[in-house]
Amino acid sequence: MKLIKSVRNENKSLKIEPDYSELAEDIFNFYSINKNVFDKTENKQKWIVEYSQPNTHKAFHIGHFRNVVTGDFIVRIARKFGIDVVPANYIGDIGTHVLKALLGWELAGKPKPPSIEEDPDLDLSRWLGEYYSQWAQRESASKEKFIKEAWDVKDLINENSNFEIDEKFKKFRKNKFLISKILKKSNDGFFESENFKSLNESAINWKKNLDLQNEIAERWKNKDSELVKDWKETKKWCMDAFEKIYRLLDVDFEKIYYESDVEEDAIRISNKLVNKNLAEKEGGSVLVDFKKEPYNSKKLDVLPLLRSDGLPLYSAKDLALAKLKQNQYKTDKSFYVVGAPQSFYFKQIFKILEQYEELSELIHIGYEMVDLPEGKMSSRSGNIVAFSELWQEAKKFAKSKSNQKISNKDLDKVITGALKHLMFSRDFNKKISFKWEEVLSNEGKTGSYLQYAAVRCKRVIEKSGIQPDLKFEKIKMNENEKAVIFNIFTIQNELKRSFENISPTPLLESLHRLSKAFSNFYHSSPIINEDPKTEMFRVNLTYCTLKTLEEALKIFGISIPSRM
RNA sequence: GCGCCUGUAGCUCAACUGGCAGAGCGUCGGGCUUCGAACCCGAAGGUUGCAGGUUCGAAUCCUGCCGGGCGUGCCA
Repeated sequence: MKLIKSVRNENKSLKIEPDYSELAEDIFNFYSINKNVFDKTENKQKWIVEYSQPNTHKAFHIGHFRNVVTGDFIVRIARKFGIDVVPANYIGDIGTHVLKALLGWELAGKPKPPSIEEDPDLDLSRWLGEYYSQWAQRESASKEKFIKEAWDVKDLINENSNFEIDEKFKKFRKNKFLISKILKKSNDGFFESENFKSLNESAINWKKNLDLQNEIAERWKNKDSELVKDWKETKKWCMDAFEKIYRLLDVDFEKIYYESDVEEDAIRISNKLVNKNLAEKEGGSVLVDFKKEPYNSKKLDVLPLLRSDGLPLYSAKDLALAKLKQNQYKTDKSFYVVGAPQSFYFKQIFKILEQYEELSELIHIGYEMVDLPEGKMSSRSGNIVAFSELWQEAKKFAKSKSNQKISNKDLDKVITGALKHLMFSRDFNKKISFKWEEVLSNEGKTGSYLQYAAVRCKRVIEKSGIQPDLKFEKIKMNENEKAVIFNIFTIQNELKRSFENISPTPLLESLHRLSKAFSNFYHSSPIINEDPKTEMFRVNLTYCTLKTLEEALKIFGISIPSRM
């Protein structure tokens, strides 16, 4: 097969002229035997990809959405290359945030959520997340008030002691330092005086909130039957809400892990690490000091595993989960799709795991955050865009732009295409600053553009009334036809790049180039044509474009509607 | 302080092992009696944060600065 027709020197650079007949024939043949555009390579590897990891009792927001589509992309592209992939989810169903949500919900009188009949678009994770947010705001407001006042009287507390704080210190560290000073002083009645009256009140107020939290934590520890019952019920609400979203997005998990499942193992493993001198006790807590043997890594600093009250932290649970996953699936590679800010944490975790287990290769896929224009999202402050809200707004918009005859199923495909495309439109290590204008846009480099090109392919083929036979007959091609052929041809290489770099960008960009080339061809060269030979060739070419777009978009979890 | 990420057109982003800096949006000008105008064509728009170095050749590699973001022991 010779794909290069000529090479010539033009303007100081090499001009390579491909043999487009050869290329076209190749591409036609490829589709005629009903294969994909892409070689399905043999691969005996087995991977596990952990992603999504939503917390129950909190709203599922656009940050979680970016995570889901990222993980789903890795799963799909790996499968394209013949890898056996286990998509796994890890649900944060316990922890302080859950207790905070339950507390907020209790204080509101344990309201029941509205029924589906009352509100068909109801997102229970968002509904319950409101109670989390209410409580968290109340608690943090009381804390902030206390800290602010503590700073106001800092110099009075200071007296003669050295209160020099490195100005480079992060604020929360300064705060901790200050609070510890205050606690020390408060023991000897130092704060009884008039100067500290207001501070005292704030402290009492804050303490009251902490007591409420401690109380519910105590009930949790003692497995208070009422609380456990409420927990199970509210957890189910959230899981149902997540399931609904996964169905909408067409993502499937082979395995769902729960944090509550690994809690006991986490404690056991932490103690085992202490016995092996891989971790140490400090009071009631257990921590790993990487500065010491056998790690000898000053940079990795310290990682706590158990809290001083003996409860396991996320770190200990991740250690337990890693072992569980390996026992169950014996994979070659294990991916963690978790936000980029956790990359330091995963370095620590992987370092520990290397020390005591024969595990698969561990890979952290970090993706950057989705921020709002006014700053970082925070479910604590309620400053978020919930996924359900995003979906509903996108739906309204898509409906207003669509053909009247569009089915609900097609409408969902258009929305999914638009939203997923937005998440893939930047590489993983780039932040997305969320803007409604960008969601509510269907022009230019959007998911709609790609879908539109494909829908148009479908329609023209239909209209022509011709069955593509994918037999290549030599024909003189115009520049626009050549461009389409070239772009279909190069997509295989872009797919490979996307896979090797685990990055959506190369493939997505190439799909835009193909769609652009097709639109150009479409406008310049009538497909339905009086010359039968030309018509057949163009219909075949259109068919190959459609198939290429269809197969490639599947990797992004985007499908083609029949009309839009 | 230390670590990670980041800086490319007015804005949002591309650029595979170093090889002619490209798209979309926005702006300006054109194109629907013809296969779906969610489209297409054309134009304007660049000292790739700064300064050095390596190289025939640097957005890309090295060094040093500057700006932005995040992380840095009991939240996940």
